[in-house]
Amino acid sequence: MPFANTEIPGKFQAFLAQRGIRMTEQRRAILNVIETAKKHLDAGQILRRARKLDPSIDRSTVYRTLGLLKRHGLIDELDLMHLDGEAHYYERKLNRDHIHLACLRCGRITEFVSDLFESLKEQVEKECGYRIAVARLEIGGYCSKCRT
Amino acid sequence: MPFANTEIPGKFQAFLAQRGIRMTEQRRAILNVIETAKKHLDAGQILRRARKLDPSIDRSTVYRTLGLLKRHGLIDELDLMHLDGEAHYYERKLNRDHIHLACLRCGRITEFVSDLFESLKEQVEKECGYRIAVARLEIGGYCSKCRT
DNA sequence: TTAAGTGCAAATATTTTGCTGTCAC
DNA sequence: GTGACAGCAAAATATTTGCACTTAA
Repeated sequence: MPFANTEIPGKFQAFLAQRGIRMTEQRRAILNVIETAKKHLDAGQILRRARKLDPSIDRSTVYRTLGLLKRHGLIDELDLMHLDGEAHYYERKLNRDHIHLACLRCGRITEFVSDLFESLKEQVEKECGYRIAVARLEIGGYCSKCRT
Repeated sequence: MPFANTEIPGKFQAFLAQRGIRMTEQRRAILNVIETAKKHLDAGQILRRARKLDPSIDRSTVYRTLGLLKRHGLIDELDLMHLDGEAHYYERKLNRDHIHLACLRCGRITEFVSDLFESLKEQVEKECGYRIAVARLEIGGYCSKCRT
């Protein structure tokens, strides 16, 4: 079940308001797009969808808003093994980190949650003396339907 | 000990020759740069270093060669959390996958090998039915010197 | 009111491609 | 000799920035 939504819609707005960050028509549209997305979107796709809500939105506003959300840890940035160009993909940061699996043949993206991943992060924090802010595990391979 | 070199220099050449891929002056220079690199290099840095060995080398030759090496699984492509621009970084693929830790404050890159990472990959292969070709775990955080 | 945010246009950065000539095998 | 590869220039793609105008708080 990818993108299992266990969060309250509008959470971003509340979070940003709390930090005294201004809410604009444009940001509302962009947040809406990201919060309701059923798949990973790149900046161009976010722009196109946000424009359906507010046609005046500019590309640079999308990038500036993505930067804002990234800085506040509300979204994660993914590459998805660059299956399709060099763009980045964005998703709401959920409570639990998950692994992204990209099938190199069919392009399907699968998400996977694992306790082992959590243990690995703990090990890194302990043994490397790191405080982890963001952990991104992306795997390229062949899914059960595509592997030979 | 990052980049512990357990491989024979010139391995790339042998590997490519075996597959009937032509060896040119330019490729030799690029391979040399990558094989002897002590840190992660992006395409521009590889170009600059390769030009010291063969000044005529073009940027596109570097990209085409990187593509070739990637397709043959000789190098890995990294983002290193995009600490510095959007370029990709390259490194020789070693026998053992390792995790890349990027300090968000000082920019230092640390490498870490973990059995837990290997177990996690096995779990993914088993439970997701994937055959993994490449696994990239990149962590952004604060190293022991930088964390508050 | 006013600092933060926006659109617009132009710049930057990175990577890819078409074409023609060259070279490894 | 010939097909793979190279350089060159131009395009494509992705993202950032300067600036003047607008707007949320």
